[in-house]
Amino acid sequence: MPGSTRTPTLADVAAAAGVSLSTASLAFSGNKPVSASTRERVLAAAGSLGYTGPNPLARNLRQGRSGVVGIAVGPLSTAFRDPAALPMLDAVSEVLEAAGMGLLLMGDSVEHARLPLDAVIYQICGQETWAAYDDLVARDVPLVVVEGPAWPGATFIDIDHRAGAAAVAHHLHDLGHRRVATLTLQESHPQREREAGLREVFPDAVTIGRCVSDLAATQEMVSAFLDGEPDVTAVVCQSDVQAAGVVLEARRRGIDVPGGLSVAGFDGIDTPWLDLDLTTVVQPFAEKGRATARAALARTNDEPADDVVLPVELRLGASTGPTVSR
Amino acid sequence: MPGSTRTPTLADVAAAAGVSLSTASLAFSGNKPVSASTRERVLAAAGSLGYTGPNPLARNLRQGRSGVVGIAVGPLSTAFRDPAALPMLDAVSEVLEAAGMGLLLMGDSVEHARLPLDAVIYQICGQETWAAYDDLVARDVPLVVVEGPAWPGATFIDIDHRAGAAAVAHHLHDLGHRRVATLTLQESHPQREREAGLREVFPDAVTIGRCVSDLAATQEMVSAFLDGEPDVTAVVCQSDVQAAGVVLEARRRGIDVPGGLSVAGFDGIDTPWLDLDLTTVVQPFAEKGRATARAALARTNDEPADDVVLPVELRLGASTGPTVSR
DNA sequence: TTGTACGCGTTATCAT
DNA sequence: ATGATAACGCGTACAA
Repeated sequence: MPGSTRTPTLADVAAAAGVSLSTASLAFSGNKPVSASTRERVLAAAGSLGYTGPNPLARNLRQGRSGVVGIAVGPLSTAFRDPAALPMLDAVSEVLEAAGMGLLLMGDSVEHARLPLDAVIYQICGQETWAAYDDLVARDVPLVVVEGPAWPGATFIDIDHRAGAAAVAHHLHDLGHRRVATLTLQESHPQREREAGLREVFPDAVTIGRCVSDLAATQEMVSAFLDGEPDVTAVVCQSDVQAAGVVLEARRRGIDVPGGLSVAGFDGIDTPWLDLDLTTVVQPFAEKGRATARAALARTNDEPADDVVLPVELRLGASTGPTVSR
Repeated sequence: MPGSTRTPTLADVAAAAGVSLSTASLAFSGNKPVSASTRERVLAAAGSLGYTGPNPLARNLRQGRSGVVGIAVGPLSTAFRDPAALPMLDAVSEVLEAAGMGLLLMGDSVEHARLPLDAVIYQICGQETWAAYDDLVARDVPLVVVEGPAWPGATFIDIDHRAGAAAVAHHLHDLGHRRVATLTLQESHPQREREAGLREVFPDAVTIGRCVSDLAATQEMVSAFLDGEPDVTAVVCQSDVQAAGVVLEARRRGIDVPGGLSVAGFDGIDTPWLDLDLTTVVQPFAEKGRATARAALARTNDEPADDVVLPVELRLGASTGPTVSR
C-alpha cells in the first residue's frame, strides 16, 4: 500500500469500519458495551490499516493523567549501591506495574519536575532538600515521602527507626555492655530517629562519626577509633553496610567479633560476602515498597492516603556477644 | 481568590495579560521573539493567576513526543544487584537528564509498552526474549539494544567481549596454564562471545557450569568442582562477581589464590569487600551508558544512530599467577 | 512583533 | 448499542 504516509488514527479506523468515532473508541477501551459483531469489524479494520491502538499521548491529554509515577532517588549509583534500596524499589515497581503505571527515575532537575507525572515518590535517604520540590507543589503533584523529611501535604511512609534502635540497645545492655560507640549516617530523619532510640538506653554513647553507608568509607572512619578507645565494648551502626565495615576493620586490626567487640547493624540486608550473621534490625522492605506504591496510586486517583509507620524486628546474629574486656 | 476552581490555562493567562494565545505561548517557549514588555505582562498575569507553565500533557500531544525513554531491565532487584549495571545506568540517566528527558523503568508487560515512550533501551543481560517487543516494533518505537540480542531495526551498543576474553586467555597461557576451566553466564550474546574468545586460546576448556552472576550461586556451583579436578590450574569467569565467588570458595577449601589456582573475572567492578585485586577485563561502563543514551536521543529525533562496539582492557590483578601443581 | 485559526487524537457527555 | 459533538490545552503556519 504505497503512499499511505500518515500513521492511521482512530478516525481512520472508524471510517474504514463504517462506524462512528465514539463506537470505535469503545471497541478498544471497553468502557461501554459494544456488540460483538461491530467490535470485530472495528478490530478487523484496525488490523488492515496497521492501527496499533489509541495514541497514548492523546489519551493522556484527554484523561489528564500520564500513567507515570516519578521517583526521586538522586544519582543512581549512589541510590542503588545501597543494598537496602533495592528490595524496596522492587516492590514499588511491582505494584505500579500491576496497576499499569510506569516508574520514572527522577534527577533533581526542574526539567524532570516538569515531565507529566501523576505522583512523585521521594526516597532520598539523607538528602534533606530537593530543588524540584517547589515546582511539584506548585503544580499540585501528589507527593509520597519515604522516611522523611517532613513536608506539608505529602503522604509519609516510614518505619519505626526509634523502636528498632532501642531494641538493639536493650539487647546490648542485657549482654552487659555499658560503654558503646555509634556510627551515624548523614543528617536525616532516619539518622535522627535511630540515634534517639539508641540514646534512650545509652545516653552517653560515643559518636565515632558520621559516614555514608559504604564499606570503604566506614573502614577508614573507624580505623583510628578502634585503636584509641579500649573501653568501648560495642559499636552500634546505622546500617548493615557500616556494621560490615566495622567487622572487617576490627578483624584487620586483630580484634575478634564478637569476642573483643560487639557490632550491630540496621536494615537486615543480605551480606553473603561476610562469613558472619550480623545482629541487626530487619526492616520490612517489600511492605514498605508496597505501601509506598499504594499511597502513590491512591493519591493519583485523588483518594486519601494515610501515613504509614511499619514495625521492625530485632534479629540476633553472631556479631554481638557478652562483654569481654580487651 | 475563593471560587477560582479550575486550574488556569494558557488561554486564561493570555486573556488576563490582554494578549493573544499564541503570544502567550511564545512568551513561555521563547520559540520566537517577543517584546520584553509583553513577555513581562504575560509572566505577571501568570503569576497572579497561579499558572505554573504549559501543561506537559498538552504539549506532548501537540509535539508528538513524551520526553520519556524507557529502559527494559527486568526485575529491579536482579538488574541492579549486578554491580556492573549501575555505573552504566548512571551514565545513561545523566545524559538523558541533560537533554531534559526522563528514564522510565520498564517491566516486560504490554501495559508498559503502551506508555508513551520516545525510545526504549534494552539492557536485559541474559534474557533473550521480551514480550513487549512486538508491540514496540508495531508502534515504531525506536529501539536501542545493549549487548544483544540481535533485533532488526534496533541500534546496537556493545563491547568487544570476544577480544577481552581472548586477552585473559592469552595472559593465562603466557603464565603457563594449559588446563583451564570456565564458568559461564546464562545463554546470551555476551556469554557466547566471551566463551568464543576463551576458546580461541583454550578450545578444550572445561565448562564448570552455567551460573548467574551471584556470589552464593557461584560458590555453590564451583564447590564440588574444586575438589574433583586437580588438573585445572585456572578458572576463567564471565563476571567479577563469579570470580569473587570462586576465590572465596577456593580459600574456604584451603586452596590459595593464585598460588594453587588462578582466577580471572570480567567487568572491572569494585570489590572493596575482597582483599585481592582481581585480574579482569575492564569495560568502559560510563562510555557504554553515554553511547546508549546518545543513540536513544538521536533516534528520538529521527536522526540515524550507528551501532557501537567499545574496546575493553585487560587489567592484571593478584588473582592470577604462574602455574603451580596442586 | 502580534493575532487568527486550526489541528494534534482521543474520551466523555448527551441524545437517539 | 450507536452516533454527533464538544472539550482536553497547547503549538504553529499564516496573515496582518
